[in-house]
Amino acid sequence: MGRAPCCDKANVKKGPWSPEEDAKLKAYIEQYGTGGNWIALPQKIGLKRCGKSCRLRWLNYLRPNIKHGGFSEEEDNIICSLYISIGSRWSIIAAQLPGRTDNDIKNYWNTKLKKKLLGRRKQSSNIHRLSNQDPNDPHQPTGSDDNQLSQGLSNSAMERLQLHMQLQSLQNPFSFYNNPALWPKIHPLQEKMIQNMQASNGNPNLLMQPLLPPNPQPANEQSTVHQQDYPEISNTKGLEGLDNCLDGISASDGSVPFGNGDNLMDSTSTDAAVQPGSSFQGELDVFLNHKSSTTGGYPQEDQMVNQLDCFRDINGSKDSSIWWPTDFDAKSASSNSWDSTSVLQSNGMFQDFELGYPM
DNA sequence: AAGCTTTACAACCGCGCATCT
DNA sequence: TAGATGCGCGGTTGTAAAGCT
Repeated sequence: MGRAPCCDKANVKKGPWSPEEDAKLKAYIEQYGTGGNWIALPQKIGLKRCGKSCRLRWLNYLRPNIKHGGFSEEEDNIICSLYISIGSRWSIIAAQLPGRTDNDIKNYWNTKLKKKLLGRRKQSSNIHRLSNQDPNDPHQPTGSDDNQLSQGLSNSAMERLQLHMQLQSLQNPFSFYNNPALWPKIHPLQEKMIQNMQASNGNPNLLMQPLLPPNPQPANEQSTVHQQDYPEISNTKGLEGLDNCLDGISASDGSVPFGNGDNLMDSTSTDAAVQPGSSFQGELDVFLNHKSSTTGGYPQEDQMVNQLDCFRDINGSKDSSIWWPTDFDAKSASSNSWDSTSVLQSNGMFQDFELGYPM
């Protein structure tokens, strides 16, 4: 079953494009355009390529005015701030960076920026942990409830959470993470998972701990999860709420990654997406350029990385996208990658965003 | 110098959504 | 209105180059 392939796979060439193919495709599109039908395009040109492949090649490589590599510090900042705020919506991020493609940004993030921000230790510790996994080891996770809970947690959400917390905890003692009054209500499933993590880890200074608001319930009720109270959250999707939680943090903790929503809404250029001189800009600078003023580094990092490891997806579950306002037309944003008008301002995105996730 | 590992980037794949018929 | 088709997106994979031992 499944969907029919978009082209005849057997008669379609795959792999790197030759200069001749590039020339054919570029010449045709420059002369005739795409004709609004990528699937038919390769046949018209005489290319043994899938239409989708042609489209990708054109959009990511052959299209005029494309910049490759050499991301500026400002671009780094924009990418980071947008990623923290909206996650892996690469097309939207790309729309804020003229000349950049979503694929380029995605690659840049995965290979450089992420490591730059989160540190390299995470990856190595992950590899170490995986390489040491013994399926017969009873002390290692199996198919427990905790794992099932963890399965719903996205890497994207965790990265965003981690990045945001790092930024917040750096220099601002009054930031969200140090102010319980600002903490959002957390879903009991999430709380239970975090408690389990704390219990298994034995470390009260768990990364996630700041997310836990003081629980007013009697002790004997704290671990009781009433699924019916949260009908929208299934077992497998329970942790998507963390995405919402994180987005709520980004949107309304008073120290929004963009400085504040108004800055963005009022911005008329991509430069305004990250206000130079803003506190967030400064925080980003610290991370991007290692300008740590007093600590000379990030002593929390190793601990945070270790703590995060127990969150890592076991089954490669995908990031949820439920946080995004459903009426936001992401496609219309992404399809205009070359429009310098900020998609964020034109769609009132952050207004919707804030309205959708009150605290 | 050889072999191995890591990095960077291009390309592919599957799926959701919008549009068309 | 339902099915078919195409587009666009995000995740993942493949591979050449660079770096390391």
